[in-house]
Amino acid sequence: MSYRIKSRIWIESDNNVLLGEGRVHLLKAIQETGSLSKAAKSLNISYKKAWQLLDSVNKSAKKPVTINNIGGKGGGGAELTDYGKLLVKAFDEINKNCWAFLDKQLEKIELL
Amino acid sequence: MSYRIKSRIWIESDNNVLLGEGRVHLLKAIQETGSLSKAAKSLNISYKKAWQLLDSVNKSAKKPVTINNIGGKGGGGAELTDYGKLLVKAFDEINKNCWAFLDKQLEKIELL
DNA sequence: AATCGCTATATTTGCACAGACATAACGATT
DNA sequence: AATCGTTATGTCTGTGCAAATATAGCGATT
Repeated sequence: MSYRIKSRIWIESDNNVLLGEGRVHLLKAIQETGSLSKAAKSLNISYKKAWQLLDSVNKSAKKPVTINNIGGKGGGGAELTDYGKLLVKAFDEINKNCWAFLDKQLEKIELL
Repeated sequence: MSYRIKSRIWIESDNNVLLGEGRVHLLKAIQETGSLSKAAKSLNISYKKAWQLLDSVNKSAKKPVTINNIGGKGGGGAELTDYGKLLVKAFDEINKNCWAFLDKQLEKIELL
């Protein structure tokens, strides 16, 4: 029949969004490039948008997700904390599990 | 800790959205009021938006989801087909299951 | 102290999308 | 054939949000 169930999940903390797919993409890009500006370029989003997202992430999280260095050698940079890495990993895992779960639920529709 | 996982699911058919939360709300309102225009009013959305949504639903579905009567006694009206009612019920069920599933997954984050 | 590339933030500009508005078409009822 | 309350569409407007632009601040390195 070819119906498909799609989903989008996100984690909130006090009604603020902590993590969603876009934010996770950004965090991964920071991990790969070592800087927020390079991460923004690699995702084709403006630096400003990337900064706003990251700022929101760090303000919503219980512990810091990234460490941002201003100035200094190379001008600075950003990197994930251990907590940030764990959060990203957990989000990916939960997201995949959710997809698998919903695929199973499809049969309830296909036999209508 | 009080992180929460939220989700939004929708059903697609050939890359077209068939059902999401908003569309299901609209279908339920049609079922209750017997007309698209009354349903739109009860949801505080414009008639046009409601019509576009419903049109998209019926174009995406494999079988008709509503029967729309133009003209005639009372000017016409709209009502759900049996297939439409089943779809709405299945969507609600899957959505609830998804919430429950994600609540269970929360523990993976809480112990970080 | 001058440079560099980054983070941090305000201000302005543009555009997509939602909403308001207008109108046609329809068919049972009178 | 006139009326009525719908469904069915097109058009126009404006506004909120995203993107572009501009600029300040930072600190290691030279």
